Amino acid sequence: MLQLCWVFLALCCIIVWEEGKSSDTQKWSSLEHKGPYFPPEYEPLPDNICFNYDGQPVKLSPVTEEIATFYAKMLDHEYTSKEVFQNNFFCDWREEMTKEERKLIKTLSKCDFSQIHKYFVEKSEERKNMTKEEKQVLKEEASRLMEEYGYCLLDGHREKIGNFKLEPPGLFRGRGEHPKMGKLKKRIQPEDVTINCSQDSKIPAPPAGHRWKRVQHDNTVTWLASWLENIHGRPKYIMLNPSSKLKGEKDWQKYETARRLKMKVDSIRKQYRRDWTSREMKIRQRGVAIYFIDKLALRAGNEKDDESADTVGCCSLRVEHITLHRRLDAQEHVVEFDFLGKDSIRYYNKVPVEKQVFKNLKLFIKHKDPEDDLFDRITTVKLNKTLNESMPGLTAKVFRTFNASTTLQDQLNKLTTEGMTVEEKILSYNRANRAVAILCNHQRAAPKTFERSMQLLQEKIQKKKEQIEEAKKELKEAKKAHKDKAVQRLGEQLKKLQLQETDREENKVIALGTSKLNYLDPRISVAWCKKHQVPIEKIYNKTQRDKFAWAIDMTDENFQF
DNA sequence: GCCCAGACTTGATACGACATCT
DNA sequence: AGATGTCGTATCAAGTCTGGGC
Repeated sequence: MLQLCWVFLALCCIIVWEEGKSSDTQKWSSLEHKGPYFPPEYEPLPDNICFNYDGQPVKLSPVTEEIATFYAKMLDHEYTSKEVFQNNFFCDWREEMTKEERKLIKTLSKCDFSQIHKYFVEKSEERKNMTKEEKQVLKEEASRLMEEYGYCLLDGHREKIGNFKLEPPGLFRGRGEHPKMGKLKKRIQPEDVTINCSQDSKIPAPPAGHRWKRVQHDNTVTWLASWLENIHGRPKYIMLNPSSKLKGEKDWQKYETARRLKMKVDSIRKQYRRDWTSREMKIRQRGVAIYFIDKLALRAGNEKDDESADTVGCCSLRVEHITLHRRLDAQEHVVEFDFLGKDSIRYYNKVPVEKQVFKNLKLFIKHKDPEDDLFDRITTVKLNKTLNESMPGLTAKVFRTFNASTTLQDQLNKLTTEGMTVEEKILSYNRANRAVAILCNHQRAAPKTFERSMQLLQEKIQKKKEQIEEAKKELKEAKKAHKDKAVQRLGEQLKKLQLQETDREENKVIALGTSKLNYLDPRISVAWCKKHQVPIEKIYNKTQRDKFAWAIDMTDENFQF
């Protein structure tokens, strides 16, 4: 039945797609929900917990005190020692103070939050030490909340909401060297929130004594509620969970677009190579940029304002981000990339490129300063317009999806063989996944306990080896069949441990989750599981299976990306 | 063509529950 | 039972891309 649904859906989507944009803009015909859940109000500190200024205890007004607690809670964090963080915090804090408080509290270094800090450390300690029963109560509370606010009714179907809880107030911590770090993220009031639902639905009730900013009935968008966050003034939304039909359809569409690129990519590659020798500089730049996006899976790289961390993507690369090596380590025409990308994650790579690309890059950087744009004649908008002309729906990010999924499929084919055990197959899968994560530069901080846990694993392996030796000796002495079996079993256990060791070592600073969730066509994985008799649960956990339900239902082992 | 707002996807990480070991 | 490690999930920041106004 489910399978039929997806086939039906697929057909509908194709029809819609061929009909053109019109039916594409309507996202639902009915939508009902309870509105967002508001975090609890601030609870003032007990009287014995005091903030001190210049050695003197000061009782703060509730608003001022609340903001003080945000800072106090973060005292252990390295970033409270950063000047930008401190200045932003202190500035915003003072703005919220009463006149008297502002008059008194003039220097952050004279502020002593240590009692407040200690209070919260103890509180979190208490939470950790709760009894099973107390924890159970909290759990039930949470699930009631989930039940009440966590779902909506979309076109008659009960769908899970992704983020039904409003973000609580706190101090903003951007990634990397963010100029706004430490600023106050204000509490969201109902009066800030726009509700989106269908006209004839039960309109969610605002908290008592409050009203919504607005209630609208716009079925061309998918969000249920929105507000402007005060740090950048950008909108934020409450949207559906990835397991929802709406998101699933969109996801499926994304991979279909990537598969259409597969059909087209040869001619696109030919075209951008031709562009490398164009008389027009902007076309050459475009050709090289698309080449980078294709070959290195770089992001498009929109322009950014200076109100955020200085990070770049392809189109926003600056001269200082590349070094050209005519020859490097026995390779010719090597480009060395070194820049901070999304989330201030460093991209470092040395790549041999075609001679013509190398020549062009030399040309692009001629007479420029390090901080000048490498591609000064193009923008992401223009680049995407060109791509769209090559193939409807094609944008820069489709290359990432396409190259990621293609890589997974190729690697799986290469690394899986019939005789493998399930464990070995899973190692192969993880390695294929890893190849993609490396391509997309998905990194993580090495787990804090990595060295230690690695050592522990090695000790276990050593122990297992000794057991095997022991068992073999015994075997020699008493030639018994069951002993033989025991050695064999130990051998299998050893192998399992060794596979685990390899997998973990190779995964030290690589994050597999992002590519699995966002770049790899799940049908590739589903087909692989079916073909090689690997249970799907070994590859996808429950959440992932929910998100990829569409793929699990519609895919057989012969699927080709 | 450019600018900006808005909508939606992609991203690392913090945290807590559960599993496993001592 | 308590310590420790692993995994899943929530969180919320930070990208991409589109469309409308000029």
